[in-house]
This record gives sequence, C-alpha cells and structure tokens, in this order.
Amino acid sequence: MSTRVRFAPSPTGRLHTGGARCALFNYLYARVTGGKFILRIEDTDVKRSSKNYLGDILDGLKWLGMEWDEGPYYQSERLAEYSAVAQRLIEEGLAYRDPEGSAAVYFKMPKVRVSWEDLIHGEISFDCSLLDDLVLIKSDGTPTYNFACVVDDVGLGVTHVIRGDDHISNTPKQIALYRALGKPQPKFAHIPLILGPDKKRLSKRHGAKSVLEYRDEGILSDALFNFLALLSWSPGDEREFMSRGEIIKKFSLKKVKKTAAVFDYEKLLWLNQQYLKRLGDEEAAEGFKRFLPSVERDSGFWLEFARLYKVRVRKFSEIKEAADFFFGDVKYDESAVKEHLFGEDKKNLLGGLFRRLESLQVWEIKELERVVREYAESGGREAKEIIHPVRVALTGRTASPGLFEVMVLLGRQTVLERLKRWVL
RNA sequence: GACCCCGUCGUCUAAGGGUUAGGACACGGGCCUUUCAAGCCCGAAGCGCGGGUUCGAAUCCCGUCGGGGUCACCA
Repeated sequence: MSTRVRFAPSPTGRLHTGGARCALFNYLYARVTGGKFILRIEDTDVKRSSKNYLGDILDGLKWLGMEWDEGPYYQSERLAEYSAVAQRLIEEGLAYRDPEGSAAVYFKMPKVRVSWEDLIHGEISFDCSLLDDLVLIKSDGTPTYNFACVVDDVGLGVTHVIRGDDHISNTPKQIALYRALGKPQPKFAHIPLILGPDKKRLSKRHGAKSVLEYRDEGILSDALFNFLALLSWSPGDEREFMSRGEIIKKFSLKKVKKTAAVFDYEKLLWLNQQYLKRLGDEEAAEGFKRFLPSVERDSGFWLEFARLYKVRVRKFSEIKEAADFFFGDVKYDESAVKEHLFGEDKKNLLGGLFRRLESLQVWEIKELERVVREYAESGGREAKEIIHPVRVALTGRTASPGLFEVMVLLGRQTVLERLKRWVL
C-alpha cells in the first residue's frame, strides 16, 4: 500500500518555521516512499481562521517548493460528516449527548492503557483512565480538533501521521477514537520541536516568523529547505550542503533524532551564503535589485556587481547597506576619513593621482591598476598607501570589493568627482 | 502539580560496549591579499550527575538532576 501523509495546518496563523519543518518532513517522507503528500486545512474554528493566514500558508509551501499532491481539503466543508460519525457513535453507545442539553457530544473515554510504536520514539504508553470524556462536537455543532482529525485521517486513508512532539499527548485520545470507529490506526511519528535560543518553543520573538518573511529578506528557498531538513535530521554522513534531490534521496524517519533542535539563525545565514555565492550572476543580480533603489544601469554593470557582491553578503537584503555608495552619495565613515584622508600629505597624494586619472583614456581594471601602482612607485610608496585613501574617498568606508573593480563600476565621472573632494 | 517526551562542544550534529569522541556554524589565530569577503590551514570547546552490569561504558539498566511538551466546547 502506498504511503499517504498529510500536513494539516490551521489557518489561525502564518506558516512559521515549526509548521514548515513539519510539512517538510511529511513532504520528504512522501517523496522518498513514492507516496502522496496531502494538504488539509483545519479551519473549524471560524472565528480565529482567516483567509490571509490561509494565503500565507499556501504561498509559503509553494515558495519552499513543497507542492502537495492532493487537496487542500477543508474541514469547514465537512461538518455534516463529523456530525454523522458522532451520531453513529451515540447509537453504538460509545458517545453521548451533553446532559445539560446543548448540541455537544461527548466520547466515553475507555479506562484502558494504550500504547503505540512511535516511529521516532519507540513504544509510548499512556493511561487513558487519567483522561476525562472527550468533547467530540462542540455546542455550536462544530467538531473538536481530535475528532475531526481522526475522522479525516480515516477518510483520507492517511497511513503515517508525522507531526510535532506536542501532539504526543493527543495521540492516546485519537487512538481511542480509532478503536471506537473500528478503523485501523496509522503509524505515528512524532518529530522534535524547534526551539528558540532560550530553549523554549520557537516564538515570534526569534524565528517563528512566516517563511515568507525569510523570502522577503532575501533568504533563498533552497537554503531554507536545506536548513530546515537538517533540524533533528541528518543524512548520517557529514554532508550539510545538499540539494533537494539529495535530501529526498537520503531522507529517512529512522535518522530523525528524538531531541529538539535550537534554531540557529547564524547557521541559516551561512548556508544561505553557500547558495548565494553559487548562484549565476544574472540570478544574483535580480535578487539584489529587489533591495536596491531602481536605477538605470546596463546589464554589464549588474552582472559584475553581482559577481563582486554575492560572496560578500549572506542574504540579499544586506546589499542595501553593503553597496549603498553605488546608488547615492557616499556616506563617509568618520573614523575611516580620519585615518586615511586627513592631512596635507594625503591631499597631495590624492591630487597627484587625480591628475593622472583625469588624463587617462581607457577606464578598465587593468589600466587603472597599472596607473595606481606606477603612481605609488614613482612616489616611493607602497600601493596600499594610496589604495586605502582612495577607497575611503570613493566608498566612504575601509571595506569594499577590489578597488579597481569598484572604480570601473562607479564610472570615470563619479570617481573623479569623489576624488576631487579630497584634493586641494 | 499530574502525565508524557528528551539529555554528545555555546548551537546543529556523527559514532554508539574498546575511537586521540568526528564534522559544521559561531569564536580565536594564521595563510592569501589593496581592504572586506570567499577560500585554505591551525586552535579552543562536549558525552548533566550518581550508582550499577561488564575485562571495558558516551553507548545497556536504575536513580537523580535538568530541559521541554500536554493537561480547553484552540488547533
């Protein structure tokens, strides 16, 4: 029988990191087993559900490249089914109506010990006599989570329930329901939660943002996919930088750890940079442009710009700060100016170079480098003694891509203009 | 509090009865170099604790401590 797994988010919030990782493991398991990845929307809480959240979830899944094979199914469209099943349980004497007279239906919790062989944790057992009778149908006629979940997992023929550890305590209740329904229970795999730096469950504060926010700050889909896969799972060897194909090929629930993982944003950035620097110049340029003012530059500029910067930032959004001097006037860093541009000597130095550059016909990397080095030599100086001040004059800072590349990208006019400010 | 789950460098992890406990991020140092990155090299850093079992325990068992999760007519 082929595997059927599902991701069943509730549209009461955006697709955050934890949800995305849960979806990912389901997705990977479906792909590695050649089964189906089903999407079900648990929208029975009408008051808290919203169209915006739903959109965020669907867009997030698509952006991460986790296309579902079936669905989305909506629980809000299956209310009649839940009522019918509840009715049947009442008739069989396994459930009863609210004695107070509301429309609520309760399940008679069997006072037995249940256990299951969890695919991640091994045997887990729980004494159901500790549990109260379970509300199946609320007084407003809508089903509760545990009930709708079981009815739908049965209806959709779900074979493996892969979900967060926080559902372990729901599992005994659901197993009791499967038994009452006379249906075989699926395999359960409870995957560890993702924790924040404070070792608490990931919250808004640190990382539980929508996956779309990662997209919007210039994290690559491939990188987040790769990073999420590595939380509580590893292929067993020492590989970390892996394509989707490799991950799908290697994924196995057996290699999923039992321990919760702390979400390390720094490592995500590192992984993202690994992807970024391997990007083609054209693609990288498009990514950078999203965070830059829209200015007219030819494609030659953008390709070179991307080539220089894709190894210097960890995510696209960092370009705004890193390369601001290309797209507006320079913001001079005070201490850099103080160190490299103060004094008569520096001004004379730059003045001499300014005159040589002014008369230069060819504005190319090699030629510029030749001129600067010759100029330095003629004055008995090391090249860096002139390169550093020029860099500060042109970029306002002490760190930038190679100076001659920068000079070419900036263009003759801008270079001479900025240099002139420090001459006299 | 009750119940359930879980403890390997700061973090992500590998190995799992006999290894100098391996890798990665971050951190420190070096090389390269016009600076910054990238890259390469080196370094510091870990089996929560206590008992067993065993010739031998990070690994198995028990306890303890610590962390997390769940205890809704929310999902």
